[in-house]
Amino acid sequence: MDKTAQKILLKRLKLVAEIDAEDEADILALPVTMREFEAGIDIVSEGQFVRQCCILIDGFTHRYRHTLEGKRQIIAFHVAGDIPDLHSLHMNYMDHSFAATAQSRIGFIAHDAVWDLCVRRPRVAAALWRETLIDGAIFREWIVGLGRLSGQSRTAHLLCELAMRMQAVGLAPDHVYRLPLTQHELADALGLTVVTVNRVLRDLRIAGLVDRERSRMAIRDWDALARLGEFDPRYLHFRVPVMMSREAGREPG
Amino acid sequence: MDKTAQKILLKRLKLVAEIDAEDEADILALPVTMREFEAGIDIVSEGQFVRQCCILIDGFTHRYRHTLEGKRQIIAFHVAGDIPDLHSLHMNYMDHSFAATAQSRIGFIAHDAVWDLCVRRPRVAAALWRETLIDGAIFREWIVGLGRLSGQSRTAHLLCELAMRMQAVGLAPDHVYRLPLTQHELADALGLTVVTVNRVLRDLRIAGLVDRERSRMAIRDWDALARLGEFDPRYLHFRVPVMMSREAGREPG
DNA sequence: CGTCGGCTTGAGGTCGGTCAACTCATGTGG
DNA sequence: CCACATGAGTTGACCGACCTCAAGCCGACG
Repeated sequence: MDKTAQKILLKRLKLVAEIDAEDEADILALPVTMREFEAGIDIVSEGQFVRQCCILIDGFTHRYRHTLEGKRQIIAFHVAGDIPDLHSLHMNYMDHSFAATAQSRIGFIAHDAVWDLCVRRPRVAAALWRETLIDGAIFREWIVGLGRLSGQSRTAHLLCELAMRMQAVGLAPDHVYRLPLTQHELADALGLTVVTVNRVLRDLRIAGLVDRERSRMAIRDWDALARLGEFDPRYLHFRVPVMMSREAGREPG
Repeated sequence: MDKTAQKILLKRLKLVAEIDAEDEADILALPVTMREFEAGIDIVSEGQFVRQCCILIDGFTHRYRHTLEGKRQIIAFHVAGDIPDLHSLHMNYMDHSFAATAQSRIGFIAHDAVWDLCVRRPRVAAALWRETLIDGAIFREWIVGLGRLSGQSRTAHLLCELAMRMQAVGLAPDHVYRLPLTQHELADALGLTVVTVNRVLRDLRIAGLVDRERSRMAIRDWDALARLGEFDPRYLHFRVPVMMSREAGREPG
C-alpha cells in the first residue's frame, strides 16, 4: 500500500515538533483515503459537520467565506503537507468552506483515527496542536495586514509568506514557485479588487521585485519584497530558521 | 488559599468541553500567581520568550502589533476567563504583545504545570486545545470583516461579539456591558481611524442600535445590530447555543 | 482654574472601488 | 482552419468610503 499521505504528514510534523520512532510508526499506520479534486470544487463546505480531517498531498487549496452581499474573503491558502481543517477535530461544525484552488490530491483521515493517535502519542497530539496554532499565527498576521498595511504591502507580504511556506516543503527553489491563483483569488485574499491587484502586481513587476507569468511566481528581489511587506517570518514559528535573503539559501561549495 | 483563578479557569473549560471530577481536582490544584496590571501596561511583549500562560481574572485586555509606520493593529480582545497567550505553551516566542486595556487581574500559570496537567488529563488538554481553536475562529471572523465588510458592519460585528462573549461569562445582562475602550482602541481593532469610529458610533446611536456612555455599552436593538454586522455566533463554537435576540434570554415567569 | 485625554465635527484629499472597454490565450465546433 | 465563445488580464475614467488635518468641546483631576 502506498504511504504517500502518511509520509507527507510525518515530514510535516517533524518540521514542527520532535517525533520519535514509535510516534513515526503510528503515524505511518494511519488509515488514509485519497481523493482528487478539480479546481474550484468545495472539499468541505460551510455549515457541514465533518468526521474527518484533510491533508493536502499536492495541489493548492484555500479556505473562504462569503458575506451577505456575496463578496468572498479568502481566509487561508494551503500547500502540500498542510492540514487545513485540523480544527474540525475539536469543532466539527465548519464555519467556513475549504476548496481546491487548483487540482489537488487530498488525503482524508477519520477523526476517530486522529483521536486515537493523540491519546496513544501525546507528542503527536502536541505536534498537531502546534500545527493549529501556527494556522492561528498566520491569521493574526493577515489581520495586521488587512487592518493596517497598504494594498502593496499586503500583496508583498502574502507573496513572501507563500514563498517561505512552499520553500519549507521544498516547493520554492530560488524563490520561484507555482502559484495557481487568478488575480481575482488574490484580490479576495488581500481584501482588494481584481483591478487593484492587477495594478499592484504590475508595479511590483516594474520595480523588479517579482516576475509572474501564468501560474509561475518568481521573487526577484527577496529583501526588497520582504521589506515592503514588513515580512518577519518568525510568526510562522518554524523550528529551524529558514534563511531567504539573496545571500543565503545556497548550498556551500 | 483563594482559588479564584482556578475556579474561573474551571468554569471556562466546562463551557467548552466535558470535564469530570478528577479533571476538576487537578485544575483546582494548579499553582497560580496573581498580579494586577494598570491600563495601558504590557503584560507580555512582542519578542519575549515566555514560560507561563496568563488567565484573565477580571478587567479587559487586548493583543496587538505595530507596523513599521507605527500604526497599531489590535488582534484580539479578552474578557474574564480567557487565556490570551495559551498558544505560548507550544510556541514560546511571542509574535505580538498582550496588554491591559483597563486595570486587570491576571493569573500566571507556569507552562510546566500546564504541560503536566495536559499529560495527566487528556480531557483538559483537549479543552485547552479547543480554546486555542476558538481563538483562531475569531481571527478568521475578523479577517472576513477587515477584508470585506464596511466600517459600520465591522463595528456592529465587534460589538455583538463582545456582548456575546461577555454574556457567556455572565458579564452582559440585557446586552449591557462594560467596554473600557477608547475610540482610538476601537479604531485600532477595526482597522479604522478614530474619526471614522466616532462617526460610526454616532450613526449607530442615532439609528437606535446602541447606546454608549463612558465605558458602558448597551445594545438597544440586538437583531438589527447583528444583521448589520452579519453576526452569526456559531463561529464562537459555544457548546450550548446562546440566544440573544430580543425575544429570548428572559427567564420564563 | 488650567491642563490633559478623549470625544466631536468640518473640510478637503486619497487610496482603492466601480464601471466599462479592450487585449490575449485557450478551447470548441463547424 | 477559421468563427466564435470564454475567462483571465489590462487599462482608463470616475466615484466614494475612509483618511488627514484641524479646531473646538467636555469632564476629570491636580
